[in-house]
Amino acid sequence: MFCSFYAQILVALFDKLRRLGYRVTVNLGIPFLPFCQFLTPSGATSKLSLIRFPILVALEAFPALRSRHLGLIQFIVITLMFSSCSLNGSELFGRDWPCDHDEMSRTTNESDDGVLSKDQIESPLTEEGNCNGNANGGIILKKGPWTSAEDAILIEYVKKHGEGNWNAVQKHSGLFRCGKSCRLRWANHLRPNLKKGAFTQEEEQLIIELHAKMGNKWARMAAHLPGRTDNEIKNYWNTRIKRRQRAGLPLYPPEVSLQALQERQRGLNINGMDNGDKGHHELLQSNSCEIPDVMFDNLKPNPNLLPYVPELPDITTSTMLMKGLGSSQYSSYVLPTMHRQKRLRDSTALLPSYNGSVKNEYPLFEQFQDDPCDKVAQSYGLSFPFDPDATPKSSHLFGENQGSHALANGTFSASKPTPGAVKLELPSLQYPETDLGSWGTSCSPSPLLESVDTFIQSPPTGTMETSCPSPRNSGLLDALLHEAKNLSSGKNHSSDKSSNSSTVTPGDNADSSALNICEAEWEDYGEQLSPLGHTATSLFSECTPISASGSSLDEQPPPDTFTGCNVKSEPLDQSWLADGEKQTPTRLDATRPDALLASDWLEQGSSYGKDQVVMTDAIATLLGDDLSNDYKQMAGGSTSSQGWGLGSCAWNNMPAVCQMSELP
DNA sequence: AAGAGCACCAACCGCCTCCCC
DNA sequence: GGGGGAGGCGGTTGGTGCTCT
Repeated sequence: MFCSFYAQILVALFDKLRRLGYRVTVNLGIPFLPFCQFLTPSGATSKLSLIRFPILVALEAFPALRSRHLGLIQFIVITLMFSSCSLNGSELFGRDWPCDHDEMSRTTNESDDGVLSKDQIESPLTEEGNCNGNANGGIILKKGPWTSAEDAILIEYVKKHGEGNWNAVQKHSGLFRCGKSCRLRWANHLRPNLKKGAFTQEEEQLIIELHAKMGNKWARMAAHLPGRTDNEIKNYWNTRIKRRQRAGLPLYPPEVSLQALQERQRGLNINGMDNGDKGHHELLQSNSCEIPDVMFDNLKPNPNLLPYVPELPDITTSTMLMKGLGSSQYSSYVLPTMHRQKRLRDSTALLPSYNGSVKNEYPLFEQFQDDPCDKVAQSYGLSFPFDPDATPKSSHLFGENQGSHALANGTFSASKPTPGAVKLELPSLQYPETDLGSWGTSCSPSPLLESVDTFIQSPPTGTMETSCPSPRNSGLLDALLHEAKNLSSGKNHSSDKSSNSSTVTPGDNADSSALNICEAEWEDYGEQLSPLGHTATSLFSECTPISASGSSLDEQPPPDTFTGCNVKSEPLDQSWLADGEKQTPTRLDATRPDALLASDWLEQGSSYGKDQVVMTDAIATLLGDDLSNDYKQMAGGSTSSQGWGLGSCAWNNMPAVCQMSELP
């Protein structure tokens, strides 16, 4: 599939080059190698033939191949822009050049980095342009993780222009990101008043209460949590849901449930408007959000889980559901928790998606399937007549799954919550608060962005581990274990008794952790952030190919150069190497694309024979299954008869990859 | 040691609302 | 009034690292 895509790109590119007088020799056996075969019109030494262009293209084609995201044209263009080639993009691509060259040069000089050269090359590029399509006249916008250099650009832009008008960021800053992506990045990670780190116990308690009142109104909840983002809260909640459901616990502590019910009742008494800013829609949310806490056993009140149900005799499960209370919010208690594996498994069917995943994973919430089912059904034009007796309906809708199916899948036992599966929360790896004000006043040396990134992705844990074993375990979630145990024991001993709710220890006010200490430490780290303090080295280090796993370089360990190149060392997948090559640190890593292009390998034809097998296997691996066989055949059969093998004279002309470090 | 499963997080996508013309 | 752009929001997905078996 991607071969044809490559072919189209190559044909277009080569056509351009030919028109410019370049001689291009194509070897379709290796899609990215043809770029290394350019000869200038003069036959030798135009600036284009000074290698950077082809070598970079070839080099960066590897990760592109691996990722199967082929923004090849663009990173060719960008590579040209940043490689001091006299042949600029306009010569190749005319007015369709994605960005003004002068402006790009200015951006490059200002930030002294290879933001675009690397970012665009390294990461997958969209084929469609911006977030929702190509709305920028053919400009291919980048997706994927943000780099620190991009962050710096965005911060600079916001400093100058303020928030808003996000679509202009790309136009004025050279950042190839859509406005939405910029806004999201700023809102969730870059704005100065963000509070990073684990939620405090108070915050967790507040989230629970807010969710009981608002439902999945993350943004509104975030408004009550200064420094927290809706995304953060949403992720937290979804995690919490999974954890509690896994533990067989209600979503809310009983007192929160009671409070929400009481508030809702008050709201109902006030013309259905409980708060000034809450209208009809809000009221529905308020209703719906309490439902998950109302846990029934076969649609009967479970006194263990819902001690307050008798207070709402008028709100039965069926009526609540059939009245469409919280059509969206309601279902979202279940939907977000549908696990990915289940999603995939069930994605092919309409209703079965609920039958399988929800039923199996969240048996305690099966009474709520009516609503999601309705939602889905409605969305597909289905409807169900009102049935005051929800049980038959539920059985009808899900009956084939409620019993045998769920058990048959063997993934969950509805009758047996698994408190043993409760796990304490892991430390959050969120990076510390970014404070614009602190950047300029930091007393500590500004770390390289690279190191900042490393820290961001993998913050130092030594201190954290000693003083804060579980930063996010702030008592609320600690109590899960106790709740689960209590609940489990309570069910074991008196599952059918109308026992009091005290057996379900709320626990949300239980013992706290050293979270606050941890937060202070995080903030200390935050003082070191200096997004504008990047250096050419740090930024260039981002201009290296990604690992075979496709992970961001930001997440790589500290730079470990080899042979003087600004190339980070990456975990070596020794499966790519022949046995004899393993555990030989002095050798180049043949699995790395840059190593494949390294001078010692490419300039010395004599070494080719010995390493041919290794090289061939490595490239075949890089090419993937689609091409590996073809490539192996080609490589194996062409070395002696053709000049396009890895040891060909064309490759001999290639410079060392290390020349990348000479990029401006 | 290796792989599967899982948790967590960042980011994307699609839909919606608001606002301007 | 309505069309379109910008931004907001909620749901979803992909990647990575950890844990368990």
